Amino acid sequence: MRLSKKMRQSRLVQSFQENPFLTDEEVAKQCQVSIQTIRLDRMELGIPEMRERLKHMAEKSFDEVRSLSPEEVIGEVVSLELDQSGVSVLEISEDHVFERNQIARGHYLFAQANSLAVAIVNADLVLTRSAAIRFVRPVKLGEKCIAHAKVVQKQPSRFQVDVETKVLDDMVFQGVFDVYRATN
Amino acid sequence: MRLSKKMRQSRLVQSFQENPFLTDEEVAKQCQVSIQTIRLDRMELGIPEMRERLKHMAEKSFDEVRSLSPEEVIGEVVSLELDQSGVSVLEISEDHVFERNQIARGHYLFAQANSLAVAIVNADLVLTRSAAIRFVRPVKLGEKCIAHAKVVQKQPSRFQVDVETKVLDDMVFQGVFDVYRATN
DNA sequence: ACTAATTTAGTACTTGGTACTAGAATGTGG
DNA sequence: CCACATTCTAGTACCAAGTACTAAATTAGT
Repeated sequence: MRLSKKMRQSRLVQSFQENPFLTDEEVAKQCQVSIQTIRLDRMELGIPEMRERLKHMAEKSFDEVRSLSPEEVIGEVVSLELDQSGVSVLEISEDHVFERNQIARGHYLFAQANSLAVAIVNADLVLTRSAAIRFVRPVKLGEKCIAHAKVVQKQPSRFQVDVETKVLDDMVFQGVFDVYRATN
Repeated sequence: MRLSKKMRQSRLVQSFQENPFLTDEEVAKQCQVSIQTIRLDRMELGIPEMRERLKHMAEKSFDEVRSLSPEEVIGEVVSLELDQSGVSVLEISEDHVFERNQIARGHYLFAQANSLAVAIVNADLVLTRSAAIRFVRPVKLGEKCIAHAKVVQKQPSRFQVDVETKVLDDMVFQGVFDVYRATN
């Protein structure tokens, strides 16, 4: 036996958790068992098939986008008007701060802004070419960062996206992103 | 004719925009045309099939901020001469890339560089004030990014740190960080 | 009326599955 | 060691929602 059933199943749960895009075939290969075994496992564990998982996620994010009223949304949600503007909210948790002083590491604010700048552009493969950013003031544990992004220049495959992140009415981060639609 | 082609197509674009979960069959029924017509329309308009649409949405929401939690240290610092220079290595793993195309998300490269720029400065509390960065070329899954940082300007409480990240001899990222020693 | 554009029909094939049956391999208890 | 149970594998038929392609029918425009 390669791995006990229980072992495999708990590994499986985790795998799907951290990458819901996996097909049974891929997991089967990873676990060195047949595809049927994986399917039996999914049945037992009540894990739906990949397409259902994705559909579920899509639904979730879709609903969220629909019902976005900035003050009630907590977490990592984004509202998007493709090629125009978007909003994302990030609440600073333990994971985001320097232990020593409870101040958010800059790259989390950057990540929020960068993700948003990329998400806003309506194309398959969008990458950041360059950015100029400013951390206006430190952000502390527990603060809720609301990033507003706006496309300010649109060329066939290049976009300039400005992002401003605020905590309440306090500007904390400012960035100008030059993103492009890549051909891959 | 029920509706002109153009009419139908623009209606179609809107339909899919406001409900990406629609199948061709459903839309065909709505428009009173055959399923093939809808498919031709999708081809012409470059609208992907339903499953792809959902996958795409799932990816966007998934990519969002999950990215932000796991690692305490981004990249491994392999050498450090305080207030002078440092090197850190980051190997791009599954966790760092867009599922779709295996290209690293920009904010990981940024995080590596930012962490290094902050680590290099010999003080208790160091924060980034601003940065100008350039993603020179996309980085793919499995590539090992080596970031070299150098302090190029030193004032009592302000430092300018230049970071260059390479894969082998290939420059992939460049950044100028303005960091400061905070009093807190 | 004739040609071009548009629409429909139909076939073969693909992905990532479900549902089900049956046999093989491996354990485990007596 | 045998018997039975658990676990795993294999294989078939089928489905949804497509792609890719060919060909015919319909409609529009002039």
